[in-house]
Parts: sequence; structure tokens; C-alpha cells
Amino acid sequence: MPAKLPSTIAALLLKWYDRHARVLPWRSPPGAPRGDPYRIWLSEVMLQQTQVATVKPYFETFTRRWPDFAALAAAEDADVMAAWAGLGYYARARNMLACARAVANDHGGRLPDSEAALRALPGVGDYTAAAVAAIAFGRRAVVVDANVERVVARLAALETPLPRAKPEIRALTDTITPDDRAGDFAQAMMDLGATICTARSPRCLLCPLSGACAAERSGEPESWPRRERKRARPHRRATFFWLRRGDSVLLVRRPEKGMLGGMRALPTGPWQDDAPGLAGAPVDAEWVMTERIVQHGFTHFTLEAVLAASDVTGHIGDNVGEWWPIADLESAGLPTVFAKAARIMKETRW
DNA sequence: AAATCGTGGCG
DNA sequence: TCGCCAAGATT
Repeated sequence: MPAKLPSTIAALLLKWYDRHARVLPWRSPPGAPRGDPYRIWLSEVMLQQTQVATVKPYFETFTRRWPDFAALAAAEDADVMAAWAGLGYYARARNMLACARAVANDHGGRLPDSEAALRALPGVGDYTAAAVAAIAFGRRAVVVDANVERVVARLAALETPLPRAKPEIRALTDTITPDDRAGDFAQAMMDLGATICTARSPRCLLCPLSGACAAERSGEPESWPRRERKRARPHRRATFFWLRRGDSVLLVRRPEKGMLGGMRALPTGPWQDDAPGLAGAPVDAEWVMTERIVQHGFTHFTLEAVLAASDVTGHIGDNVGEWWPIADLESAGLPTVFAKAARIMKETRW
């Protein structure tokens, strides 16, 4: 039988939001005029699967350097990818650029204000389209992110595990989303999820919805949402190649598709189950297998990379990648796994 | 439509 | 310490 939620939820939540809304760089306070759609869109893209505290410094950097769609659309790919380095999920950066250029070229430099038109833009899925339509343009839209999923699953004490419960959660969220202030309602749900109705230890004593929450009544609210078992993360091995020429090291650009797509990187061999040795070396040289190892956890596997090193002279490697000054590697915009490797190799002799 | 795609924080 | 999780989108 389909669950049902009390009709008082939106009013209770909006009253709480009027007093407790977080102050965020991309947000206009409750009651104030709506904020800049560019900043709202940019924040939503950065916030995909990423927490507020992580996003803040990147948001400041990006908005200072590229303050509007025109500026971002005109930016160099390499500059944008380097500025994104460390934030993760690098496909977002490529899609963000494509989206900015689509807005500049096909929409007169302004975001479309309907959920359907937003949904058609690169990197804009169901969540982001609804969030931007509601927050930036005042449209009624049903906004469902991981916070909303958790809050709604608890309010209704849904026994269906995620991700199977998504359709039912969306339907329930629809029933409690107000026609007016849908953007504030969405942000209130997310603030509640981030600060009160947290995943591990919900603060039900502070929650404005505790009286309407079936999970709180059960005495074990932290046991929601129910989830399917996740399979264990496999382990992979690889070799990273540290090729030095004078004061520089060889960097390559990774393919657009796949892991760390489009990012600058150290050359690597294949990532596989067993140690690949020197397979995939960028140049034919006298490689030394160092004792140094980089361990890094990705979303769906962990990586153990052995660092191979070599010193060369002349024009070796010139047509493979770019020679980057070792002292200035921070400005290369390396994903974290390669930044770790570089930090190690800068102080390693072989 | 299940798999793929980063990183940092927290209990 | 380590598994879990987060303002998801894409194929």
C-alpha cells in the first residue's frame, strides 16, 4: 500500500527555513529576490555528489575568474579542467563547459527557465533541472537529491530499499512540494538533510518535522533509508611513470572518455588485476622500478600504483606530452591520485 | 538499466 | 582504520 505524508510538512519546513537557512555564496536568503541563475546553475553542477564545504573554494575561484556564461563559454578547455582539478567527477567539468557554450550560442546567453529546456542541456539531469527551475526561476518543480531521499524515506518509514524506492520517493516528494516557494522548499529539505536529518546520527530533537516522522517514532531513525547491499570494491594495480628531463617531468592529457577524462596526468600503464610492470611506458628508456607506491580509493575500486622513474635528455618525449616544471606542478591541475604521486616523487631518489 | 565516474569527511 | 556517504549524470 502506498505511503502517505502529512499535509503540514511544507508549512512547518518553510517556517524553519525562514529562521535557519544556511548562508551560502550562491544562495539568496529567504524573502530576498532570486539569485543569479548562472551562479545557481554553477553551484548545482559543483554540488553533484559533492558536499557544500568542498565546493565553496572552487565556487569562489570559478565565479571570480569566470563571472558569467559569456566568460565561461570563452574560456580555454585546459584552464577550466585545471581549475576543476581536485573536485572530482571530471565529466562534470566537460559537461559544464559544453553547457555554458550551448547557453551562449543557442540561448542568447541566458539559461532557459523551464525544467524541460534545462533538462536538455549537457550535464543537467533530473535533479539539476528541477533545482535550477525552482531556485533560479521560481517554478514549481519536484527536487529530489540524496538529502530529500533520506528525509522522505524517514518521514514515511519506507521499507523499500534504495535505489528501488526512487519512484515512490519522487511521488511522495511531489505530494508535499508547495506550489509557492518550491525553491525554498527544496533548499529547506536539503539544509535539513545536511544539518539535522543526517545519515549517521540524526538530530531529531532539533527537527521541525519530528512530530510528522514515522522513522523518529520507531526509535531508530538512523536505520533509514533502507539500502540494497553494495558489492565490494575490487582492487586494481598500475604503474605510474615519472619521466624527468632536467627540472621538468612529462605530463600527458588523458582521453576525454573514461577515468579522469580530459585531465592532465602522469603517464600510466594499464589499470588491471595484477602488476603490469613496465607495460605502457611512454618512451623507451632505462626505467627504474622505485619502492614508492601510491594508494588511492576511487568510487568503485581501489588503486595501488607502483612508481617507475627515469631520467632522460635531448628531445625524448617531446611528441608524447608536455614537459612541466617540477617546482610548479601545483599549477598543472592534476587529479588527486597524480598529485599524491608527484608529491612522493619530488622527494624520491632512485 | 546497471555500471561508471573522485574526493573528503565522518563515526 | 575503514566502509559509508554525499545538492547525480551519462551511457
